[in-house]
Amino acid sequence: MEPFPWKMKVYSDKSRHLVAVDCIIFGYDILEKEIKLLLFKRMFEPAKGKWSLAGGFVDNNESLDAAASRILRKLTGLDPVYMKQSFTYGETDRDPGSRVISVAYFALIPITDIDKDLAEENGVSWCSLAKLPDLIFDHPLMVNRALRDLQNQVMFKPVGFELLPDKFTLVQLQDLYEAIYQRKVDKRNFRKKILSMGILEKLDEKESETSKKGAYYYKFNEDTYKRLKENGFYFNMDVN
Amino acid sequence: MEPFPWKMKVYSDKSRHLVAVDCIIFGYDILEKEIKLLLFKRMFEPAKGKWSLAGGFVDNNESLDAAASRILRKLTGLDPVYMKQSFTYGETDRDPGSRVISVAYFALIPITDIDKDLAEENGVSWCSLAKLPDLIFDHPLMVNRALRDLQNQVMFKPVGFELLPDKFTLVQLQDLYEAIYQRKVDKRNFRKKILSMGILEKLDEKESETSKKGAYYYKFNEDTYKRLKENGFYFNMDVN
DNA sequence: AAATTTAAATGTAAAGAATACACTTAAAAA
DNA sequence: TTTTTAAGTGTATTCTTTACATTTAAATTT
Repeated sequence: MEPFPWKMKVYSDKSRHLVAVDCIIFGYDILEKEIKLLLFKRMFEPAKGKWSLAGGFVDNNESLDAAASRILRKLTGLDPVYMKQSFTYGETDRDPGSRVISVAYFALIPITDIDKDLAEENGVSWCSLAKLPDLIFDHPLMVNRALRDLQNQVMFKPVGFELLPDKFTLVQLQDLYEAIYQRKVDKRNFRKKILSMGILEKLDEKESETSKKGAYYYKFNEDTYKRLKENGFYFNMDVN
Repeated sequence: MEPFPWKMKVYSDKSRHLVAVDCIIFGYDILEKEIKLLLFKRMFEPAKGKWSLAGGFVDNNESLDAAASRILRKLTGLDPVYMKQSFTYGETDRDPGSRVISVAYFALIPITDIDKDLAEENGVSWCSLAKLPDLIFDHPLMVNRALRDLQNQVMFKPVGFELLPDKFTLVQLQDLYEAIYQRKVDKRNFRKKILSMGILEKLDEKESETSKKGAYYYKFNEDTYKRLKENGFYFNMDVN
């Protein structure tokens, strides 16, 4: 027997909607010191051939988070990345093809991580935030809000590390923050602040590509961070 | 001729979903000094007769914001209130009746504003946050997140005033903050901080119900706030 | 092998913000 | 007139943020 006798009946007169997930995928180009966005060329109408965010429709037996992961995986080959819901866009005319409600997610991945073959096959490419092409629909809105989300996130949570390789120099970390905040920060104050938290581990190894002296590599110590957090510590990189 | 020939066809194989809006409606009880939530008894299956948030389905030609406004209006008789999208809940099994994706909104209204007849007719009542009844589905999750949203909002935006009458005393304002933050704050530091912003206007009138001496009424000066904001001022009530 | 070049690394003083804290005042009621 | 009650007020201390310039390490050049 059907466990919910009213099932299918009770909601039957209500409108049903196409629900999409669009992913604002941020990457950090460590050489060009720029935040980039993973965009791709739409391969179907409407707006076929135009640049858009990575998106797709939510299936019947799939949560929103699962749909976002699936879409990201399909386009980048990546699985467990940093991903958070951003905002849901529901204007009736936002997609000229049909009424589509879209849940935006923002994701952080190191640029090096992306599968090049998959990227090519999907018409995917990294575009620097500074000079984005025209995006379809309300995708520019989505990008703006997600960038704000990102700025808030890196200020109060240690998620910037998701955009860097496992080991990184303090210079690289600062460059990342400057790219996200879109302003310069003071070197000594930045270092004082991040190091005083005690969540970075200095390695016995130097990065020697970009300077003669070489800069020490550090890595983020997640365990230490978790322990501190349990004791009431709050991450804060609101630095000048 | 149909302006979009691919319309209706291109997305035709995609799942369609019921999309709901649930409203976490906060009110402030100035006498009991408590944040309250507007709840109501479901009048249909599933979970008929159980307590739930104010909710409803999104219609075909209606944006999410419009749906949220409509639902609020229907249940409270109120029109232009402070209302913001909170989060979208999309677990496949979150509503046992059917797969429903729900966009949560949180709203702030002064308790006095609500239309009593409408409230009665809809089975609506204010419940203190401290002792909420069991709520259906994932509504407890929604409340938790919305409360966090509210705490963040009042800290960095002058929205607490939405929960108070036009004129209020500093004691009342502080009580409100304490109710939202769920902790005591220092009286002198609180006053110093809020008054130093210069966005409150002292009236020549006292509230004389609650004390012999009487406390001066103030009102929030929105114009001044807007002017200050344009000049780079940031509201901040992160007080001890 | 000495001098030069380049970017990494480092500390301190001053200003501003957050905190802790207790008595006085106004007005009604006794 | 005294008592009661809640409103209103200021300062010193600590902590945080900011501003700012020189030294150091290592490779490259002379």
